[in-house]
Amino acid sequence: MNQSGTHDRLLNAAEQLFAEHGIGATSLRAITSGASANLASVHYHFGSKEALIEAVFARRLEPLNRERCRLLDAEEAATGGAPSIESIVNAFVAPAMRLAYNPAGGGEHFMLLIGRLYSEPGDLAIRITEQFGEVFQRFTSALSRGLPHLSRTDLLWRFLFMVGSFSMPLMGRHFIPRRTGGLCDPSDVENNIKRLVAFLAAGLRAAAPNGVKT
Amino acid sequence: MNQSGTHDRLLNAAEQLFAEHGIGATSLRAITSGASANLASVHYHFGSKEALIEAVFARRLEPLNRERCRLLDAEEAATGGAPSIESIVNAFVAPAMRLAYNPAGGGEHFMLLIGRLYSEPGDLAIRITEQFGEVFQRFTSALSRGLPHLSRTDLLWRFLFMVGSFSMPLMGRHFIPRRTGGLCDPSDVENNIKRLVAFLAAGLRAAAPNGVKT
DNA sequence: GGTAAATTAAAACGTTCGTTTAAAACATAC
DNA sequence: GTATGTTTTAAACGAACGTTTTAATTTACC
Repeated sequence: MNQSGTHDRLLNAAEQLFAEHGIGATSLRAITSGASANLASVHYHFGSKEALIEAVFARRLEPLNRERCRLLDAEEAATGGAPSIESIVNAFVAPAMRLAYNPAGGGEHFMLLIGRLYSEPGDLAIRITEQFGEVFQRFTSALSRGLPHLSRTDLLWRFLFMVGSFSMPLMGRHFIPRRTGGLCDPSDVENNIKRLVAFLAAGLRAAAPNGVKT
Repeated sequence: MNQSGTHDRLLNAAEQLFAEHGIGATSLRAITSGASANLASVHYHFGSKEALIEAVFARRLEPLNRERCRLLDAEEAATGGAPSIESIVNAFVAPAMRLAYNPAGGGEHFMLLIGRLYSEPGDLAIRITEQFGEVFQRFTSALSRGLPHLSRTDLLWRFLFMVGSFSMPLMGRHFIPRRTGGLCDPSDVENNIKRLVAFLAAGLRAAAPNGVKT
């Protein structure tokens, strides 16, 4: 269940507070207070604050990456193994964008949190991002099949550029509308997916950069 | 000068430690220890930890954004006010990339820090990013002159995608080589600038996305 | 209904944090 | 060389933190 049980209430409160105030700046007292639970309940259910943090990420990342692979599978099956660049980009981008702005999926706070991941001390980021290993592998392979004019290095860089590019619609929920005078609406999910796919597909397809030896 | 005087040693130590361990996770004791200074020196020279943080950012951001505007000025002067998309992108991207990997400029730790900015509690991020106001204005204007087929909303989104896209080469110094089996080298600055410019210029120039009303 | 396990509750522990205070050391000008 | 203003030092403050312990309470099962 999602809203009964101290275990899940702790995850929900932690996710929200981590997103709002940062992981390090969120105390267990704030979490347990937000979850209407006792201070010691975190250690009873998770063992430590660190383990709670990992649980918060795992709860969202596993379904997200599964959905990405499912969409890629479907596209590959439908096209005999050669999906369009647009389809590949869409399979990578759309699940994250939809999770970020679908309250039912519970990810409205989570995506703000992803960006904070790299800012945390210790090896947390490294441990978490290892969950992306399969996704990284699958999508770079699919892209390289569709972009044979790129060296492996150029392709990997473009994949990294892609990953970075939609950190903005995911993380900028609060400052983007303000900075753009309300013209850009991060919650306009389906349109923003189309914008991203058009932008990224063109960038990925561009000729290899001149004068760059790989 | 840059390596004498407690004031600057504190800035240097803080910049490095913030980048390595995160802002919130870095104590004043670690900073003063790293700067071979007394604990109270932070409050003597800056007044508070918060003021020290702002000083760390201001020291690098002001020259960086000045250099961006200078390059854009030069391009506009050389082309009678209509620089190529590539030139505009280069003026935006290159100063940051060079700062990030030029030890002489002192920014080798700083760029790792930029990404952490958004992860900090309070309104620090908002106050700092307001320093980008002029840059934002100047570059979106220049781009819109070169991309008349885009609505203002589409153009702003693509600018935001661009900003996000090179967070990777800037922030991923540690995990990118590992994740790419050493193929991608973030310190290969000039080549990576070319890669980014080729990728971004193509993405910016792409046809407006289908079926998106603005 | 009573028993055993699972969960919640309250209180305290030791540590570390940012900040403050007041004295010592240093520099500079007359 | 003494006086004045600046910088550094050492020590302590209260507050907040993650964690642990022990007891009370609830839940599930026979």
